[in-house]
Amino acid sequence: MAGDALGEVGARKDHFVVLAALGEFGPASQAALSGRTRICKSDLVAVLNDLADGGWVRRAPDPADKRRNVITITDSGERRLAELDRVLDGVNERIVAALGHDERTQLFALFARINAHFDNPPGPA
Amino acid sequence: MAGDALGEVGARKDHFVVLAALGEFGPASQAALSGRTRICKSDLVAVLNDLADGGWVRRAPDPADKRRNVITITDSGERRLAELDRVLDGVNERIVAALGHDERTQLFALFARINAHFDNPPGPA
DNA sequence: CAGATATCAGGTTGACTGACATTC
DNA sequence: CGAATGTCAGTCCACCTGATATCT
Repeated sequence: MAGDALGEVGARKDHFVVLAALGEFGPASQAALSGRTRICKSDLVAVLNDLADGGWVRRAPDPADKRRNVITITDSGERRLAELDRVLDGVNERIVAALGHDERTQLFALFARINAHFDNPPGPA
Repeated sequence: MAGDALGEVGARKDHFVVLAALGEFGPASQAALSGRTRICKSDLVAVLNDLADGGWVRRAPDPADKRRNVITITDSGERRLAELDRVLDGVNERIVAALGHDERTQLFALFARINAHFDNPPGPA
């Protein structure tokens, strides 16, 4: 569903995830990005190839550590991120279309509770 | 997530779907099963091979129409279905573990509203 | 004949694993 | 040396498509 909508503008889920991580936390090595996004480093290579081809990120060797690349979001990438954000907002709107404002608030609050329970380990074991 | 839990007992998502459809609606041809489960007929062949190998369904030629097979769930299949049901209940429990009884009821009610809005076409277009 | 049925072969995507050369 | 980094190759599942032989 969300994947389809992103596909219509030539993007994939991981493109959004990576751009969002770069927008929020700033430049990073591929290994750091892999940790932040939970995209495995092998797949990240292909995603960054796509994003670099589109001009949405810059991949530069790290002068301080020749093993690393430094990935930076470009201005064009910021605009792309905003575009994908709009697309996903549209999908979200279609999903919760049946619900009123208060119900949407309820739903997201329940999701937040569930999510926190997974991020935190109060006892999912 | 649910797929992982089923995988641990050697099952796949479609195994459960097919067994559940047979348990609820009774024996059916493969074409009918394909319609009920929304599993395309090509994939259904492989799924039924698995289920027949496990002794969970019986595949018998339909005497009334030689093109058809009649798929029937076996006693062993009923037990397998109950097992997979327990596995999925466990997954569900882990997901909503953060929520109390009333909140779970709320959540499922909201899901039902959203779902009905997609089954019905009051205006998803 | 047209249409339905079951089967087989293939193709695509997303998520993962392992091997590898380079650098620290 | 061991460890980390980025790259490449290949596996597996879910989902989909098309071709084909058989039968109504």
